[in-house]
Amino acid sequence: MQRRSDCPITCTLDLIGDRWTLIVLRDLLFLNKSKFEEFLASPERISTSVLTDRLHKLEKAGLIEKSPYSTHRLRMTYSPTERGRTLTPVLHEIVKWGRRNFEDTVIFSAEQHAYDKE
Amino acid sequence: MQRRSDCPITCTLDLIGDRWTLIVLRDLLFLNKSKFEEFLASPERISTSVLTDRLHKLEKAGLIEKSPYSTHRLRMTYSPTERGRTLTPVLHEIVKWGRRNFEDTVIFSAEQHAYDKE
DNA sequence: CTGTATCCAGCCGGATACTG
DNA sequence: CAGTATCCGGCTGGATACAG
Repeated sequence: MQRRSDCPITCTLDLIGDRWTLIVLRDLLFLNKSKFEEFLASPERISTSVLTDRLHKLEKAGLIEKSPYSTHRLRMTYSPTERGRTLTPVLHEIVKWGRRNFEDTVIFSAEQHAYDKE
Repeated sequence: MQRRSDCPITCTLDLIGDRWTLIVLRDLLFLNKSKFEEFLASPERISTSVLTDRLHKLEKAGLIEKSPYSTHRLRMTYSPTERGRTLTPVLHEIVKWGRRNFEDTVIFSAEQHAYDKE
């Protein structure tokens, strides 16, 4: 897709401004997930086709990279690149905002998330 | 739309995670725009129907409010609410990230933007 | 398990006409 | 000018089947 303008916000949104991409990045950066099945298991229930698509786009954008973790099977682990990790502050601000604005109804799971560490 | 999960990131994305909402908020928070025509004039060329829709959604979410600025005509000015202003840090992180990652191709206009101040 | 491919309904959004 | 309404093509994304 060609860029809509030269604004840094717009360019960023063209890359990660949809309903699923940042959720995958959350799983990678905060929940330390790395396998296809782990992303599928998140409560948002991303579909396999959307997950495949987003992993490809993120890899193409240089935000994640994949590497095989099994020698005799085609199994990949996905991990954020250095560049991908620089999105952490963005995600962190979103977490902070979300907690403030949805605190009345949000119930967090008991497990400790990486984004709890401040 | 019902919420996909109780994650603060997901809830926030359900509210502002699309290709247009944050651009409208950028215009409101950083470029001090307030009138329908001013939003339309942004380089991304948002369509009138999408703009109408996003203004409604933002108002319904309590992030902006509108007030008439002409007595004998139906003309509204839109301004961020206190709650809407709390999205500034999120937007600011996105600006910072976008500048770092698109610096090679991005050309900024000569005018001074509010998000330049840091 | 780790994905890919296909099908298809529904929504998004662009264009445009229209109202006050 | 300040929006709203309508039309409609195309993309998103869910379900499912399939492949290695």
